[in-house]
Amino acid sequence: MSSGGAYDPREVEPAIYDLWERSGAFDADPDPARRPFTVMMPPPNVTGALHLGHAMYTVQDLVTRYRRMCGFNALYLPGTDHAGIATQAVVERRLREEEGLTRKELGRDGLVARIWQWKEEYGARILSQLRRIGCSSDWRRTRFTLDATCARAVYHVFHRLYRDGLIFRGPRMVNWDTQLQTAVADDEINYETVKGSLWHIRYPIEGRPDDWRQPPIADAEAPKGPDKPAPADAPAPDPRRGQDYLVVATTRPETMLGDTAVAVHPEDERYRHLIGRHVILPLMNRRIPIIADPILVSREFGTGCVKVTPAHDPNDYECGKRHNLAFINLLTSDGFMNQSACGQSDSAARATGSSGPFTPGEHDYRGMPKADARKRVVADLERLGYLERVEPYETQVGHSDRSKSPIEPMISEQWFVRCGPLAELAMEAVRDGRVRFYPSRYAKGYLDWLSEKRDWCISRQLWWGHRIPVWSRDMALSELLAPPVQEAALRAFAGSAGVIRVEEVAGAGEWHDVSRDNGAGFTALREALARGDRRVRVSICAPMNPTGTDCLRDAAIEWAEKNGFERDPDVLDTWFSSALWPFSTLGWPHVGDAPQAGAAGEAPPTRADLDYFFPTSVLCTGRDIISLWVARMVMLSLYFTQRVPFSHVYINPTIQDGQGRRMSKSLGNGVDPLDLIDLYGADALRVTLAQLAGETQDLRIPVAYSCPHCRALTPQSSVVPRGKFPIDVKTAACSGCKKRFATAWADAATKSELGVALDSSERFEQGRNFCTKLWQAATGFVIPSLEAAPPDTARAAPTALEDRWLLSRLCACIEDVTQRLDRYQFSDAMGRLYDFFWAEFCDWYVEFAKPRLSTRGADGAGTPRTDDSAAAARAVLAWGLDATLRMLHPAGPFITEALWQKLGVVVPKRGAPGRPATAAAALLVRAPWPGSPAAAADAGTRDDAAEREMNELQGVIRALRDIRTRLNAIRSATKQPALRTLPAAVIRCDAQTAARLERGLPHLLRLGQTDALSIGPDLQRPAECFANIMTGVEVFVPVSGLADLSAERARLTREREEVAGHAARVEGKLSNEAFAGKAPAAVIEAERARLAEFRERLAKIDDSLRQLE
RNA sequence: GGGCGAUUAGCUCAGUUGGCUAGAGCGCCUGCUCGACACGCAGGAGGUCGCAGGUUCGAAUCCUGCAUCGCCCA
Repeated sequence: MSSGGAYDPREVEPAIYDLWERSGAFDADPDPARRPFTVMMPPPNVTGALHLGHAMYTVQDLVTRYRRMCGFNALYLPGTDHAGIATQAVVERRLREEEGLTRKELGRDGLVARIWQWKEEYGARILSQLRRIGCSSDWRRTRFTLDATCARAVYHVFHRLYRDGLIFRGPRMVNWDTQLQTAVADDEINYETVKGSLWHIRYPIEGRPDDWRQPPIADAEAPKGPDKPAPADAPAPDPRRGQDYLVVATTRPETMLGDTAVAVHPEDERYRHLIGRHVILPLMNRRIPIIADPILVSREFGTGCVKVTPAHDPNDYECGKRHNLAFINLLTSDGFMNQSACGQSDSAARATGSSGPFTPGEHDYRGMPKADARKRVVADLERLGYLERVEPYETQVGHSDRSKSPIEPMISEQWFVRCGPLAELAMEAVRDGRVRFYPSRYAKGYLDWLSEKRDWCISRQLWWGHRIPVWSRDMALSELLAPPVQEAALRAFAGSAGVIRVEEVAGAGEWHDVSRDNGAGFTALREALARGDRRVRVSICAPMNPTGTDCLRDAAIEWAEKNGFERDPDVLDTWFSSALWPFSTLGWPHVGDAPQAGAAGEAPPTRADLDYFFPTSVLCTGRDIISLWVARMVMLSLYFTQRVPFSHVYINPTIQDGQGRRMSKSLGNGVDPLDLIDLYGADALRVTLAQLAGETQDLRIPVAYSCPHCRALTPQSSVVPRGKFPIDVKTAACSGCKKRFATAWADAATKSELGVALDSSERFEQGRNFCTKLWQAATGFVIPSLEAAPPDTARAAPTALEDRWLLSRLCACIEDVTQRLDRYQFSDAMGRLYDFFWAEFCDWYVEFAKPRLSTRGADGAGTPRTDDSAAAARAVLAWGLDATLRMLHPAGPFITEALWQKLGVVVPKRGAPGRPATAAAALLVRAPWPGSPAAAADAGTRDDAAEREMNELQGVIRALRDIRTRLNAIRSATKQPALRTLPAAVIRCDAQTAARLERGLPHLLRLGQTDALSIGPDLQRPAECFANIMTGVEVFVPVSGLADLSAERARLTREREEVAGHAARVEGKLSNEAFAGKAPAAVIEAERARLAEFRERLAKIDDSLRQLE
């Protein structure tokens, strides 16, 4: 029998993937004769390459491959996401660092072109990574969220939502990144503790004297720790405080220029009498009210007075809305003080009729960077006696995750989708089960989030993305309604679904869609004009131009551009395009002409594709984007297609490093899946992940460096201090060979000098070991055995106990694995398959089969046997391997396909033992799943009698092995040579058991490694022996002259105690009247049987112990 | 602050509707280069199931509280 040689994934994987692609095995096209199964790949973003956090794509592929084998026409549609802000930020940073260029210098088109270059590079790299991990995607259908096909859907949806009044524009407090000049999401902000100051500023109360103004009290000597703010009332309160002036404390003094109120708590006795009066804002000479606000103000904190800057603080913003305050924006979009940062002179202020005390002079901060303005404001306040004191203060300052610059809270105009009606649809779909979550607990978060029905901010101040398809222009209402303009507009829009929306500039947010009903909306405006002219903003949004790739080049837009309308500069939130992914990728909405074929000449998706493959079957994704993505897909899909986008949502575990942190490249704990594939092979990666993917929500995978010199693993945690962040250690010493190596963070010179360690984790050894075992068993034993004499399955009746047993266990395995895959319980399915193949097939069946397959000559060479027993064993081996390969294929596609090809050469026609063989599928990727409709007979049936009998036999074999090991341990301790086999053993059991064991005698002798056995009910226990006492069967091995008995005595005594303990506990239970009265009869019966077994064993152990005395 | 989840062997995790003498892989210990496989074979040690109460004949499992950790949403 020839050895199979080691499994080398690097040799096998590329050839196998090529075989699949050439045969079109992944291509899916509509076929009415077959049921579709569709998985849309969650598009990885093109910001960077994939890391292990994305490795759960292997689980999606597992699902797809499983269903494909079950007979479905399975489509796994691949693609990538443009990831607006992340990608633009990365490219901008690189431009700045490598070429010293800013986006302004490059211009919008120039920057977008550079980002496309980046996208081409990383998009291609991601797709090649997906191929390496074995994704069985239909690459012809690869989509990108910014490509023409997706763009058509985006513009169509935008226009429809706009027309339906579900998209609007309005002000909102955002986190403004002054460097990137865009709003960033809350989760894109990192808070850092910054040492700053708390400035206490006095605001004079209107109509009261201001002779209290004085220089501030120096704070340097104040006896307090740097961490703790001073008590609120230190220094001793000035009696005029709260009478002639209020004191507010702030960490951002420059924002006082935008204050429009001072708030106190309504029940605060110190200030209650001031509510409704006014203060005169220093420097600005603005009269602002003192208001009562229990939400904003905490009486205990600080002075109990809070300055309110509604345009530059989220809490103040809410307060401003509650009290109808003015919103004064102080900043330009790039972080400079704007025209509002200029106070009026006190004489001008007096002229408005308000009563002082006023600040002399005019204070102008316009055009200053914010930091300079702060210094000037503080200096001016101090000089003019408004600054009471300054204390050191630590504060949390938000920094943009993208640009690392400080975040400014700011009001800006943004676009929103009104989600209320959409959310209702999406909630209903989950409540009534049309969409089901696996694990089901994730449905709660989804429903909770949707129930808030918050408006979705869809605008981003970026250049990389789908640009908002709205053109706007401000004009006087009278101008719009002048006959020439109005008529021209109506003409331009006649017959189109274009929308003309008119809203008052700085109005309350109401609008009129005047183009609807052939211009009937103009009537309402004319009535409004009758009450007085005003400035309005006119916006138009036209329907998608079906042939365009950008959109909307039609008469309405031409008219608009000729008439001074400008397109909104913002782009849409990336999730807006992602939300359409399940259907935009299939070419929806299919209005008008078909889009052009892509660059590679592939056919664009047709309406038939959509009708067949949509709705999709299952979405596999991470829990962090259930609200950002999953919920929005359901909303928009229901609104636009009236169907749910998918029936199942499988939420995969989040992969973390050994310390429980999410894996990410920027943290330095991201592992490139290609490193793991290089070290262990793609199947090992996939099998391991499948083994780990249960219903748990997190998966810890401790990261290690694989030494480039000796391959030993050095845990990252042994090299990087705990909590170090990010992990950027450049070199480390190998824990094995002690040589130094470079990590991915090292520079090129260091890398080439020391050699680069691949990122790894010992977790993947489990998967690799399983692959090796499979390869070894198949190529080293099963296939060579079959080569010797190919089996004739129809002739090979499985009558031997081990044949019947193995086929029964296979049947159980198929049932369990199938059921668990259907429920997305990958871990359980893999565990079941692992146990079947390794423990049952290899450890037991193969060992049972060996003597049946060949005769050993005197020279040690084997001669193949060809009798019926050998034929049956070969049939079972072939079938067991065949079924294992099919069941393992979704998780480990490469190795199983490679073995399938090898098996096919030797046994091209296969079938269950005892049944006629048929030609096996040419490619495993398309082979039928065992027990699926196309292979229903493959499942076989259970054989309980065989399983019981085999358990008994295995028990005795284990007992013999156990005794042999114990014996040899003692012999080894006393320097005696180990015994290869036991010379003799006695098995005492009842007559029926004895008869069964007699039938298995050859197995008992061989696998029990025993030379002679006597079996029967009336046998005597040998005088000096080791025993293994089971229920119903006693195994004795005479050891006189072989080993000392004292250890055996001690062991038996320990065992006696253990069994006696169990027996006592069960006795106690049974004698408890409450148990006897209330427990179900079956449970009581089982306990009685257990007790009987324990007592029987106890008696036999006692018997043995007596004889050992 | 609200929600979801976790806490079980040295490590990483299983443990379905309560019936358990609590399992697996890795690691550890002992023996084995005996006919594919040392990435292996055979055997073994190792756990007060986070803590405190409660429900129950019976709790790792259900309930309450507490502690610690993670994530999501404010």
